[in-house]
Amino acid sequence: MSDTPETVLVEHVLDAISDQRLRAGTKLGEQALSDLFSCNRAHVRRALATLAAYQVVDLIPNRGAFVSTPSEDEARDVFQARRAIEATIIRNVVRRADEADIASLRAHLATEDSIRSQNDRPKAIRASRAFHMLLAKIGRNSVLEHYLAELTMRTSLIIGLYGSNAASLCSDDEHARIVQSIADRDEARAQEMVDHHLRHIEGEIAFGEEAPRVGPLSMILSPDRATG
Amino acid sequence: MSDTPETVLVEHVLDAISDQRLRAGTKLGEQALSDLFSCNRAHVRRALATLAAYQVVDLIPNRGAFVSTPSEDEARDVFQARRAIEATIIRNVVRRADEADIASLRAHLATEDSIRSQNDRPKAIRASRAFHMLLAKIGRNSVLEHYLAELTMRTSLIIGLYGSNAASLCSDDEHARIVQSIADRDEARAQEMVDHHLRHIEGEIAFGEEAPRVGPLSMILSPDRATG
DNA sequence: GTAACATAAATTGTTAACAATTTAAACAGA
DNA sequence: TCTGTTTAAATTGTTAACAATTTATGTTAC
Repeated sequence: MSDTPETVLVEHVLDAISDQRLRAGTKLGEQALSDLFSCNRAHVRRALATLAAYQVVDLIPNRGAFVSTPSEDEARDVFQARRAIEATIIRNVVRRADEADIASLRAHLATEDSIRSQNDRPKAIRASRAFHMLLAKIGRNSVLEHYLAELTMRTSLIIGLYGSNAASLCSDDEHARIVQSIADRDEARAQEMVDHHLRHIEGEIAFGEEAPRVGPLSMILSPDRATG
Repeated sequence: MSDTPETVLVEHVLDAISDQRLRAGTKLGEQALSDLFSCNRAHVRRALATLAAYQVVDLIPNRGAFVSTPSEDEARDVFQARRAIEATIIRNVVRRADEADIASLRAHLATEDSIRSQNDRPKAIRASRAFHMLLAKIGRNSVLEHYLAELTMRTSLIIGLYGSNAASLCSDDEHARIVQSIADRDEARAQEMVDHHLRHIEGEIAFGEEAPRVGPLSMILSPDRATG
């Protein structure tokens, strides 16, 4: 892909959101961002417009840009949309995945397993999301893949806002069962597993809780961080 | 909603695309747009970034912005995504629609009927799209509603590119049957009707055909046009 | 000590000028 | 007439300066 300042900025912010380093409500000041990414404010403003279109940033006139804070209703809509989209994705996967795809899924399960033993929460969150995005990729529908990318980021915001500490991580167990039903080419079961998995995640969210605020932008968004 | 120059510009371009006044491949020059909407180029660039994020505009570095030209593969992905999303939407509608909602659907059918007799193709296209968006609204899931808005616009581009002249309009007949099954609270039938309807539209597309080019931007995008 | 107000700082919004690149046009040579 | 080159025009990209608004600070009155 291209490598414009806008793209770099957008990708970094999206990564930070999906890793839950950037939390809902955080202000994204223009000066701060243009300093961090050593570009001018015009670039920043364009990038923020893009992020706003992705619905992970709210643009408030004369006030600036803020990481969006999903309401409870919005959160439920996001999860229902995920179920709708991932149901079709998993159907595509069962029908289209070849042996190499299934191998990559198993490899990913192993990675998740090893990460789980490290107790590195941000890393675990990233790997969990990556599993769902890997499914989307194997499903080979670029439109659904793009929407799922957006929805998983919004899910990260939601879990960061309302999620209980213990919960809010995909259990490797459920991921493994999903992969097994793909390998078995059991479409109905795979769909049911994914649906159950998503409802499980949603069920663990405790609406009403509060979210701790977070450190300065420079700690969260340093551009020299690996893009993973 | 807010009334910034960016918003106005985005809305007008989206309307023009969904009405098929703006066709795939049309160049959206910065000067032309800033003249048309009497704003400066900074506004135009921000608006174009938003439209690019909506995936209805391609931004090519140093070349400018163009209405995006969906490939055949992309078109199939768009239709599959629509089936996935509208399946859930129609389920929501059957479960959540009250009498007023059903009345508004019947009213819309009447409007479509009267428009059909006028032989005004752009008007018919707009009304057809409005039916699907009305369903999305009644379904009361703002995330799915937003995605359907994007997908129906991309559908307009696809039909404008590949659609045969005769076809490519939702038949009122199918819309009427959908409304009837909603009124009957027949979830399975409603879902089947919507799925069939979307496959019908997709089936009438003739990939391989070419699209005629189109007149100047000023004719297509005059900002004083009603937004209705 | 608190509330309301005035002032200063910081941030966002707007505009214009200039540089770099691409596109179109003019032109010369074969 | 066609091809390739050079020149000019138009378009996009970049930057900085300034205006308007919001936020923070400090002061005064009660």
